[in-house]
Amino acid sequence: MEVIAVAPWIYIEDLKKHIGEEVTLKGWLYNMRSSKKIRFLEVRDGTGIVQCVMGAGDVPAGVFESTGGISRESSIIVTGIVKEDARSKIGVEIGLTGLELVAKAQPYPIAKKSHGPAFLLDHRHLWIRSRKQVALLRIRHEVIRTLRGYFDKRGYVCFDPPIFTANACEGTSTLFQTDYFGKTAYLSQSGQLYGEAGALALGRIYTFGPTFRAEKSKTRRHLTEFWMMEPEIAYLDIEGVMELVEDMLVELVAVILDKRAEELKVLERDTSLLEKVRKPFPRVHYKDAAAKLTKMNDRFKVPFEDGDDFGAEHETELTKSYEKPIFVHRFPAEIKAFYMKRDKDDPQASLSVDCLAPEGYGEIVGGGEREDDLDALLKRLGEHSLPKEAFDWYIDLRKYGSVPHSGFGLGLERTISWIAGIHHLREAIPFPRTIERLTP
RNA sequence: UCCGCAGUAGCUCAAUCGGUAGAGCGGGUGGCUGUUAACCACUAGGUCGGGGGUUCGAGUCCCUCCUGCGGAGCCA
Repeated sequence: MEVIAVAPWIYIEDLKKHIGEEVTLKGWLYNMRSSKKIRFLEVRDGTGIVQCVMGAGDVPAGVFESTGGISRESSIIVTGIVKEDARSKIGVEIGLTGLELVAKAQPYPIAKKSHGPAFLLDHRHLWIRSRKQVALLRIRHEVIRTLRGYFDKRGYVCFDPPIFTANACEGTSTLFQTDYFGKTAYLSQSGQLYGEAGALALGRIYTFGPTFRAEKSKTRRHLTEFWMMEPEIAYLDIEGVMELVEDMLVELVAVILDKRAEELKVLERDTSLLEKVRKPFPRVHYKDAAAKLTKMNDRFKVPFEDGDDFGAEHETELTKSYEKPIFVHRFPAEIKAFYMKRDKDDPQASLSVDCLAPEGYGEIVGGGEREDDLDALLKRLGEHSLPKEAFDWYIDLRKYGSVPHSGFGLGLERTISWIAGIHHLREAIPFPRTIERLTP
C-alpha cells in the first residue's frame, strides 16, 4: 500500500497539541466500522485510542478498498489531519489521508463482547492490549513511580534485598524451594530482615521487589508472586510508622486522582470514595477492634474470639464503619512474627500495626516496631522454634549498635486494586502467578 | 487440605417434564456516506470435559475421574 509518512510521528496522548496539523500515528487497528463509502477505524498506539475517518475519496486510489480487509489488531501506520470533534470521546478524531499496513493480524482471539476469566488469563499477553488493562497497567506504573518518589524525595535509599535466601525469613509461610548448586535455596517471602540491616547502615531505606509465597491460597486477594515495598527506618517507633503510612497513602491517592484521572474513568472507579482519603486515619487498638467484632459474632461464619487474627470477613466488617483506611495496632504477640517488639505497657501485645483499606479491600500494609534487644530476640527465636544459626547475621544487628527501629511492608497489587477499584488482584500485575497458573 | 459452583460451536451463553442441539459475537460472502460493543442479509462451524451406568431414548438422571472458577485457612 501507499506510504505517505512525511507528517511527523506523534502519540495519541499528544493529539490535542496538533489540531489542524497532518500527523502520522503508528499503532494497531483496535476496531473498524464500515459502510460503502466511509470507514471508521479505531487506532490504538498504547497511549490511547482515536477514531480515524476514511472517506472513499480521501485516500490514494485502491487504499479505501484494501482497508476493508484489514483485521482487528493488524499493525498499521496512518497519516491524517487532527480535527476537533464534539462526537469524539477524546474530543478529537483523525481525517485519514493515508494508510500503510505493516502486518495483517490473523483472526483476533479476543472478541469485542465478553469473555470468561479463564480464557482471558490464557490470553493475558493479548488481553493487556484492551482498554481497561492498559488503564490498569498505567495506574500500576504511576503507583510505583509515586511510591518510589515519595521515599526518594525524603532521603531514603533504595536497598535491594536478595531473592534467593537460605532460610525461611519469618518461619511462617510456605516457601518455594529450588536447587542452588546442591544446596536448598528459597525464594524470598520478604526483604524485611535485610531491610533492617540496610536501615542500620544507611539510616532509612526501602526495598522494592517481587516476593514469593507457596501458600495454596485460591482467592482474589492472593498471588504466589507479588511485589512489595518495604521501608525500614532506624530510630522510628510505631507511632512514627502510622504517621508515615498515612502521609504516604494520602499523597499516593492524591497523585493518582490527579495524574491518572482518565484511566480511573475508563475503569469506572467511583473517585468520590478516594477523595475522602485524608488525614488522619482512625487508629484502632486491637483490644477495641476485638471487642467490636466479638459483639457482631452472629453475622460471621467463623466466630471471632479475642486473641484471634482477623479473617477476611472480620476485616471487611471492621472497615465497613469507616470511609478511609484504618490502622489496627498492638495485635497479640502470639499471632505475629518473632521479630515484633513487645509493648512495654502490655507484654502480651506486640508493637505491630496493619493498615486496612476501605470497601473490603483488606490489609494493604503490615508493619511495626522490631525487637531490638538481643536477649529478647534470642528468646523469641526459641519460642518460634527457629534455627538460631540461620539468623546469626540478623542477631549480629543487635550486637553492634542496636537501635529501636521500625518499618512496614506495602502489598503493591492490593494497593493498586483498591485505588483502581478492581475486583481481582490478578489484573493488577502484567502476568499474574497463581496456584494453577504458570503461563503465559 | 476443606466447602461451594461450573464445563454445550473459536468465544459468551441457552436448550421447559428425559424426546430432531440453538442464539449472539468472531470467521467467510454481499449490502449500506457519521458509525462508535455499528447495522442488515446469507453462509460455514458440534466427540454436549473423559469413562461407566439407568432407559425404547441422556446435554438433561446416577456413579466416578479430570479441569477451571469462587471462598475458607494463611497472608500483602
